[in-house]
Amino acid sequence: MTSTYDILYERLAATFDRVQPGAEPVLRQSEHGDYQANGVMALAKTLGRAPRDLAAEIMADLDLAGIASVGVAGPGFLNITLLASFLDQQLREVLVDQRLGVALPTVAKNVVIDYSAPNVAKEMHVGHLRSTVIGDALARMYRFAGHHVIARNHVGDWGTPFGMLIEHLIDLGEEQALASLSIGDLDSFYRAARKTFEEDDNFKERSRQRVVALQSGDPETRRLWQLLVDESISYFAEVYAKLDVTLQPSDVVGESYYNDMLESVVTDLEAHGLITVSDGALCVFPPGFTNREGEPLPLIVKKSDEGFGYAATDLAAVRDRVTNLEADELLYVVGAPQSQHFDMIYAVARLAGWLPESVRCEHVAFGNVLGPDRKMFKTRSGETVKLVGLIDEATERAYVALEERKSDLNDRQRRELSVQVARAAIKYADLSTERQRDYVFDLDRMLAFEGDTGPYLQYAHARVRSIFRRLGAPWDGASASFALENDAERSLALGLLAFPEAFHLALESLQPHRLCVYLFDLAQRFTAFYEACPVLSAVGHTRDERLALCELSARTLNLGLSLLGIDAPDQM
RNA sequence: GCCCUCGUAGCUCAGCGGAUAGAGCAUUGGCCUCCGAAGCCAUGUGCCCGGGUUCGAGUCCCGGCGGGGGCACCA
Repeated sequence: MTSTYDILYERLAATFDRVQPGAEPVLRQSEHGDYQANGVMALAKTLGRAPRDLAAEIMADLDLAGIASVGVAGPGFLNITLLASFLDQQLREVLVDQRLGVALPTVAKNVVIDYSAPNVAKEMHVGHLRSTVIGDALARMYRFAGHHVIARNHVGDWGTPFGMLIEHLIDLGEEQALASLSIGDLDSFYRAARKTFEEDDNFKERSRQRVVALQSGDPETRRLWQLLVDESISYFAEVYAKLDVTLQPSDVVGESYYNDMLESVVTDLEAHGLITVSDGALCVFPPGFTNREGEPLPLIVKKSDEGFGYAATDLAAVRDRVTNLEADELLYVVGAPQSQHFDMIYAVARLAGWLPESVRCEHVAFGNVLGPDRKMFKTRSGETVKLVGLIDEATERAYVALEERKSDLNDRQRRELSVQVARAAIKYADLSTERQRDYVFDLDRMLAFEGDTGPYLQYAHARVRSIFRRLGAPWDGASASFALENDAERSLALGLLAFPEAFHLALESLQPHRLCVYLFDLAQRFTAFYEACPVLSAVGHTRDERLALCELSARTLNLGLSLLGIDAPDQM
């Protein structure tokens, strides 16, 4: 089906286009009508005409027969009010549309989304939360939109720390080491290795040699390295399962994957004449970047010690993703502090011809998770906060909160539900504000069942579902029609029909919080409707109509939440 | 010093160049013999400052101020 917004937009665009090719109608939802088109004033300006005259001309040409009525207001706003018959028709179509009005794209794009990126042999901590949650929401949204998502979990699986980690593994003995890693105690493993490294010169020297052996491909060293990697990946999988994140072990394409491409990255850059040797390092100086002293800032591709830096790996990844994966879009869900680094990577990749203008490439930056003191979230002792601990605490609190409510649920159901509620709380809190902003991690607020929270939206959904439980028999809404005589019904209907545009807005701007804003607004429209319009006690076609509105509300909330990676349980 | 980012109600946040800037918490006051009160209704307060662009600026540009971050071999 074609969404309400798209139908209006097409009609308006056709008329605007006749007046001035390419003119933008600027169609928005409105308080003054159902929608308003603001493009007339701007167009009048460029044409040097009186806005109201132009508005009249556009209205005369505009074909909205059977769709809406239009009026001119103020300096030249076109206020659009949808006809009851049109709303009825649209709602009937959505009712039988699994996609709730969201059209599939004419061409499916290959979208590479780089997110999560924990480090091997290190605990996942709050620092990984945002990348993981935002990246996964975007992945779900792109998939639903009909694109082909290639998730890339760029784990830190290479570099000098692996010398000491492997030596520590040897010292502990493989079995002992793997046992400690498999229970998820990655941090103490890492810390112990680090401690020995700092205190024991002999160990330090062994570690150095081990790094050399690893880099030169020594089979035994590689085997031990692989053990660490595999253990870590299966641990990450547990965390992802806890968080209900769609990342799979097969999405792990760590830094080491690009090792064999690094030399050719350098030769490729050299061939383009981009490499400059500076202080013994091979650098590219993309225009427009300067350091503290105002001198050109290098992207160091190969260090003076002959080692490759992460810039080389990131460049190799760009080239690989565009050339081999045939990516149409590259998204990097990485914290805001790295923005200069990525700007430089993209600039160099464009200079080298690896990144055509046709490929959209964006650093999906996000702000920090802050503690109650408004500084980077740390434990009281100043350590990083483990992700599993955070989830467990949220789950426990959700359980307590659920216990306090009176409900028909038994203890086992409450246990399962508390997991879903905890995830909703954490994810929604992260997704519901503009990405770039920092936010304070506050479990009390996130877990609140009232206000703009994940649990509240779950509740709103569960409340709709309960209506159908009370109904007893299965409900067949196929014959429903929509008169929308009550204001609350009409407002809810407009909200439901606006799902496609809200979804696209969130997707195109890479801002999941816009979907959150929509869902919360929809939930409020629903509760207003629910207060004003009895459903089960209604009769005849009114009852069917209201049940159909309930059905659509539940499905829209469910779908919207699922796109954010949040469960919508039927009962709470 | 340069660059990026954020600054909206007491607090936490929406606001895609358009009309009277909106929500949620919190405050105060109402609403359950009625589909889940985890709800609803009512209640007061605000765009950091100064310029500019524009018919129109919370939104775009410039300059301040304040918070956060980045600025050559760690990723």
